[in-house]
Amino acid sequence: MDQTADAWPCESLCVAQKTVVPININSLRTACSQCNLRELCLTYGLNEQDLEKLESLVGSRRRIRRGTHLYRAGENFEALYAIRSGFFKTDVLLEDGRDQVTGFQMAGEILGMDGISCESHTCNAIALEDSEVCVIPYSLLESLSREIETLQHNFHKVMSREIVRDHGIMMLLGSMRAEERLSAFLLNMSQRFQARGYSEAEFHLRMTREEIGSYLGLKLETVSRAFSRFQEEGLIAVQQKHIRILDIAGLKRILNHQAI
Amino acid sequence: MDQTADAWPCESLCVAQKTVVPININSLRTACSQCNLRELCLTYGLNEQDLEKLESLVGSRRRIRRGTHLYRAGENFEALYAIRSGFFKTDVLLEDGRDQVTGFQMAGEILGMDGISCESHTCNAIALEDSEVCVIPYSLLESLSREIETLQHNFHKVMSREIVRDHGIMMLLGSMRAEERLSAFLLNMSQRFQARGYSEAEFHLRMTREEIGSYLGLKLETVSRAFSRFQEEGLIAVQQKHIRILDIAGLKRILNHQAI
DNA sequence: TCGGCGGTTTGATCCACGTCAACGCCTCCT
DNA sequence: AGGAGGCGTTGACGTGGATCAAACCGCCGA
Repeated sequence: MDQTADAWPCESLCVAQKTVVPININSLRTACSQCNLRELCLTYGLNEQDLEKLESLVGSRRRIRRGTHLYRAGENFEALYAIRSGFFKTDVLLEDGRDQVTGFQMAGEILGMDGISCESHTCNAIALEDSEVCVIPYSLLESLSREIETLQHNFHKVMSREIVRDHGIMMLLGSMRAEERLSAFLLNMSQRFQARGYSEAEFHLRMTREEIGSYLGLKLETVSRAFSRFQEEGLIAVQQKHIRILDIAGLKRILNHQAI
Repeated sequence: MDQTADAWPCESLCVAQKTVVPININSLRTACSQCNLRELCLTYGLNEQDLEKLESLVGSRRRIRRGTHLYRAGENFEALYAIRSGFFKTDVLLEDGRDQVTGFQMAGEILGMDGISCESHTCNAIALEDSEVCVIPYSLLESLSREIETLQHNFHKVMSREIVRDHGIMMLLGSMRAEERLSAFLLNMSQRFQARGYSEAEFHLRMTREEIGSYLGLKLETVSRAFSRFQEEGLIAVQQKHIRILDIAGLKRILNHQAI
């Protein structure tokens, strides 16, 4: 399981960083043992025999059309979901209508862990493009991870990584200025695309400016202005949702240098 | 395990709310089976026999003097810690010196789960008053939770609750104004003190204004002004770190009503 | 081809919170 | 007891990002 797959680009948040090993994502198959996302998923490091057991665990697939919910806040929690392909956002809503995007998830990442504590989901998961997930019934995961030590360990790591990720975002929301936040966001996206075998320098954002803003605690206009500013300074080239990073080091400088 | 023990006072974040049952905290003993924090801890719902096994798990105690570290970012991760008594903060640091308080923890809560993902801690845990923790060696917890289903389930819930809590704070940091944040903070503290058998209306804050500010993404002056404002409006009575809540409903109104 | 529409960009203005500074109160140490 | 230093409060002022508003762009369906 690649520790840096979803890490925030703030070195101090995860001291032991490993190099990112891109994986081939082209030919997706059915079984976990054949899945190219294995290295990013719960299956990392499992032997043949255990993988077979695990395949019984992953009951079914679900296709989620763009714009529709994988699950909603308040729904009964029954399963986790491993993303096979596609792109999701999760958000929480307040009664007064305000909402907050709590994350963007891509292939190989696990959705639904918020539901364990209350036995019902506490946030919404919405597909930002046509997607496919593996359904992992939670009670089966628990019983199987009592048998397979590696699976148990992986699962704990995935949950812990989510906690560390959230701390990174709290840091971002609590003490960074707008351009630092956007820089952190772009570097994080870049790193995650790279870990999946895509270009680290050129990618297509699936979310709107408003969704980015909600995630980063900014208004969409501020996000747009920051994009424009980065473009003026030659750090990136933006064309709507298409992003080309021209100067990764420059972005990192903005992030680290306090830029006062 | 009381689901609301550390919940944020935003109803929508945890739909299934139970009533808070205060527990008696006066006479602390040695073994888990005798521990009055049992209902808040990993031991919830365990039978006699399993409790005995668990007691072998909790190897030792550690006393942490006020102002000193329980663990530091970068240190090897080996154990979780259950707080027996006292009060902690956790924070993350950036190279440029900025830091962010990621949480305040009190009796019955579990510290150290951030360390699982990288096998080293990613934040600092510092005692805000003389405290005592139970050391739970992580490898033992894993092996024991392969034997004891309830323990496994509790542990997963504790981790998931941490994730849900973090989402609540992201919501707070991303889309609330200063007085809403402070109101949420006070209500959260009140609820947690109550769940531990203390007054929900009157308590002593262990942290400084600066630490509250860091947690809430505000400067200490803003925190101080918000306290004063609440006092003027008759919502609370503040005297340094001593807080008396006079109008809980009023605070909730500030939190929910968007107060624009 | 055209119009409509959601998303984006950009400008002008406003305001909540940050910053800087002065001062007073507790707490702790000697 | 007395002094020092950390912490908290309050005021004056500055500013980053929110808000309001207008125009623009690309896409889709008629």
